[in-house]
Order: sequence, then structure tokens, then C-alpha cells
Amino acid sequence: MVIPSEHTQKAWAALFRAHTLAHEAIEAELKKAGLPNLSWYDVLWELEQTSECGLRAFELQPKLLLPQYGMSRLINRMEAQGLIAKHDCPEDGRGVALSITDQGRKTRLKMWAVYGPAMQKALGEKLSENEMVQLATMLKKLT
Amino acid sequence: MVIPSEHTQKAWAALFRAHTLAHEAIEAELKKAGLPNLSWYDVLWELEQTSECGLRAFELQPKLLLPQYGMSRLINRMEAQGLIAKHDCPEDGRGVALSITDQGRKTRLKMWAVYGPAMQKALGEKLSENEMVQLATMLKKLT
DNA sequence: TGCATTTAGATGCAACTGCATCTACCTTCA
DNA sequence: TGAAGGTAGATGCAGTTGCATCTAAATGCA
Repeated sequence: MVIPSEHTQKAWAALFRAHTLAHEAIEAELKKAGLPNLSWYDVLWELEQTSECGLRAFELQPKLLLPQYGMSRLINRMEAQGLIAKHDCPEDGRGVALSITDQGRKTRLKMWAVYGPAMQKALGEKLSENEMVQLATMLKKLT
Repeated sequence: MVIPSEHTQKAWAALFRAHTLAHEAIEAELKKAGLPNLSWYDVLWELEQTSECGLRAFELQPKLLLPQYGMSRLINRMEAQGLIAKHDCPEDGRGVALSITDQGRKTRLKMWAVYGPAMQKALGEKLSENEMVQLATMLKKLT
């Protein structure tokens, strides 16, 4: 049996805590402001980055790391709130093409006004720019 | 409005992905082996580290980063499976003292036989020992 | 072409989570 | 001592997630 080193165990524990605490802190601020959570933000962001023809649900999935049914339901909730729109997909009769609505764009901006500062407080203030680059470099090697 | 730097944003995205992917990979292996998930492991671990008088529920909470009601329910499920035992608390009539059972100890060992290698595969193999120390150092500064 | 396989997405059901609130006990302090 | 306030933990309810499975459309291939 291959046992991870002491340092690996410590790093894993630290990874867990750092992510969980930052995530909770940021989502708490969004909730306090009556705004949706980070998954919603990510969907809005990805759709806003995309040219008007929209994204397919299955293209969004790997970006958000959500399971297929999770994506399906998230999309339905966001559509019900009018933040995104579903269109029939011309090149694939099974598919759904997604686009962001004007209201979705507005919501993303409102979210960023809370998300940005919360991210800065949870992460930005805690490390120098140099350390931040190092951290990102290590983390990317993990994926 | 304070906007986080480009590097902070990248680090946050990398933190999210690294944690989510490692967590999913590890839990997938546990599930494949028919074993409980990481929260259960953490409870078993903490109780095993403690002298026989046991831990209180509220002492476990900050270690696991679970909300109070989450802890309460997790404990009930684990007790129902016979992995831990609840005792009345002599020094506080409201409280519950928790201890691990023999079966709990056995289960923790079985879990570690899967968890350890999974952690090694998801993290240990991806960074040198030196990098691992650096990573842990940065992550600890975040909390 | 036509049947078998694969892929996109939806959904019924059971388990889990979050919120608010509740009960029971403990602590403080007039 | 006893009323007011605080703390430990449980729980009803509504919303969410995970699993398995379903439908419908696309693809592969004999």
C-alpha cells in the first residue's frame, strides 16, 4: 500500500480547509446581498464570454465540474429566473443551446461587485502577488 | 470597489479546481470500495485521536467545518451504523460525548487503505516533496 | 438502408442539506 | 434563589443532490 507522505497529508488538509473557508466566506457575502451562488456566476460568466450563438449544456459541464443532471437542473432554475435562455439546437436535435439574457448580464455585474471584494478579502489580502503566482502554479500542477 | 488582481483570480480558480477534482477522485474510490465518505473518515480519525472520555459534538464541528445541524445528523447516521457511540455527558446535561467503537476503528483502517493511495495518486504523485511543503505553506496562510 | 450503439439531456425517487426554530440545560447576576 | 439570557443539540419543512433510468436523436456499421 502506498501511503502519502506527511507533507502530502498536510497539503491535502490545508487544501481542503483553504478552499472550504474561502468558498463559504464568498458565498456568505453573496447570500447576504440576496444574490445567487457561485455556480450561477460561473454559468453567467461562461455564457457572457461566448459569442451569441451560445453554448451547449455539455460544454458547460467540464468548466463547472458539475455532473450532467446537476447541470441540467441548474440550467432550468436559471432559465426560470430569466437569467439565461434555452434555444433548440439547429445542428443537434437532442441538444440545447444556451445564451445569457440582459437580466443575466445585469445580475452577473451585481454579483461581481460583491464577489470581487469577497475574493480579495478571502485570498488577495493574505498573500503577496509573488506568493499568489507560486500558489497558482502549484495548484495547476495538481490538475 | 476592490477588485482582486489577475493572479488572485487565477489562484482562486485553481484552488477551486484542484480541491474539487482531488475530492471527487478520492471519494469516488471510497464509494467504489463500498466505504463511507471523507466526513465519516474525519470523525473516526478525530475520535480515534482522543482519549477514551470522548469528544463533544461541538468540539468536532470546527475541525470538520460542518454546520451544527450537519454535525448532529452526521453523528446520528454514524451511530446508526455502529461506528461511533453517544454517551450522556456527566459535566453537561445538554451535551453528548462521542467515542469510536471497535467497528469504527476497523472501518477507519479499511478506509485508510483506500484513502491513502487515492490521496497519493491525486496529490502526492503530482508534486515533489519540496513543492508540497511550499503548497501547504501558502495554503495555510490563507486560513 | 436498417438495426445496434452511443450521446444529450430530463426526471422519479430517496437521501441529504439549509434554514429557522425548538427544547433542555447551563450561567449570570440582581 | 429565580428571572433573563446564552449554549448544546435536535428537528420540521422546503429545496437540492445523487443515482438510476428514460426518451429522443445521432452515429456506426453490416
